[in-house]
Amino acid sequence: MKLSTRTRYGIRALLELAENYGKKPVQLKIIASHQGISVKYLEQLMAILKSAGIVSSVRGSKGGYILAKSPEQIRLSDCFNCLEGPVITVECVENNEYCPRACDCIARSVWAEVQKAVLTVLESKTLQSLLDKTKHDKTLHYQI
Amino acid sequence: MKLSTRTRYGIRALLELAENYGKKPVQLKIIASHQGISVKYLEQLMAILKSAGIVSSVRGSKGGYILAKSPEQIRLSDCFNCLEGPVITVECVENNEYCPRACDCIARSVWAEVQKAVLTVLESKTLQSLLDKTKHDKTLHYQI
DNA sequence: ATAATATACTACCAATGTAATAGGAATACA
DNA sequence: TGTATTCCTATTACATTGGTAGTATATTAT
Repeated sequence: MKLSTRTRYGIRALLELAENYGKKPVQLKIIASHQGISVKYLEQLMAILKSAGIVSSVRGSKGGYILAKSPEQIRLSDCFNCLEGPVITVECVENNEYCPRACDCIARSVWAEVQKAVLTVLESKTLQSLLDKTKHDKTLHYQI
Repeated sequence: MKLSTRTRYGIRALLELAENYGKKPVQLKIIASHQGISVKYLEQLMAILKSAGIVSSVRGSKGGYILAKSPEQIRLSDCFNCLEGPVITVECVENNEYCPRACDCIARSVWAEVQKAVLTVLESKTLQSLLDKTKHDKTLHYQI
């Protein structure tokens, strides 16, 4: 259970867009240089985020990407969901194979509980709340 | 973030062994027939669990598998860890690429929080506590 | 108009992981 | 000795990941 680069790069790209929310579109070459990955690969990630309605794009010269909603409105769970896929799918429900001890249901209840724990964390955070945390941490750091 | 069959089958096999703890070894053909998967594939899962010290085996005729410890001593986090692998690894720490806004650290703190939430659920459960839950649920069901 | 810039779209590729299947060797019991 | 069972090692098919590459299309600047 390990995060794909899609999710890690994607979230970090979104944080950069969040920092520039309300300003001019941010170009992928900027983000790509900050993160040390290729523009081409970022394009694919942004295509995913765009079709999910999280970002929108401006084509042509001076174009780039912007958040489609304000950073307060974008929950991490939404980003995670479209980049990494749905949080843990338990398919053991579908197949009605014989299980004499109902161990299926018990195991399934555990996975459901894990899934909920993950979603609770991700749903409690927005891009804005992460930015605020950054600022707060920086302030703390300067004080020390 | 979806569970592999390794983990799902493995946990269910372990629950069967837990039910038979203190009795005779359980043969893979029994478990395999209950779960509708091949003995050969189960062998591989059990090899993983054996090298992790969770089960032990009895070779030859009338042999089979037993838990290496009592069901109270086997936490789900241990089983998950060796079947599915470590819960979420965040590698963004290793590469010290330039990140002007420290977004790495913020993103990383989220993944760390998610990881802890998952581990908290899995560490709180043992094979025995799952069995107890089964029994309790069955009782409830019979009462209704 | 034309050149430059940027996203959009499509295809392709190598490496890895998943979910098995298969064959035979070793061991224990009867 | 024969049978049952785990043990060990390959092999396979398939999907996913993490990219690279080329071209088309839209927008701005000159």
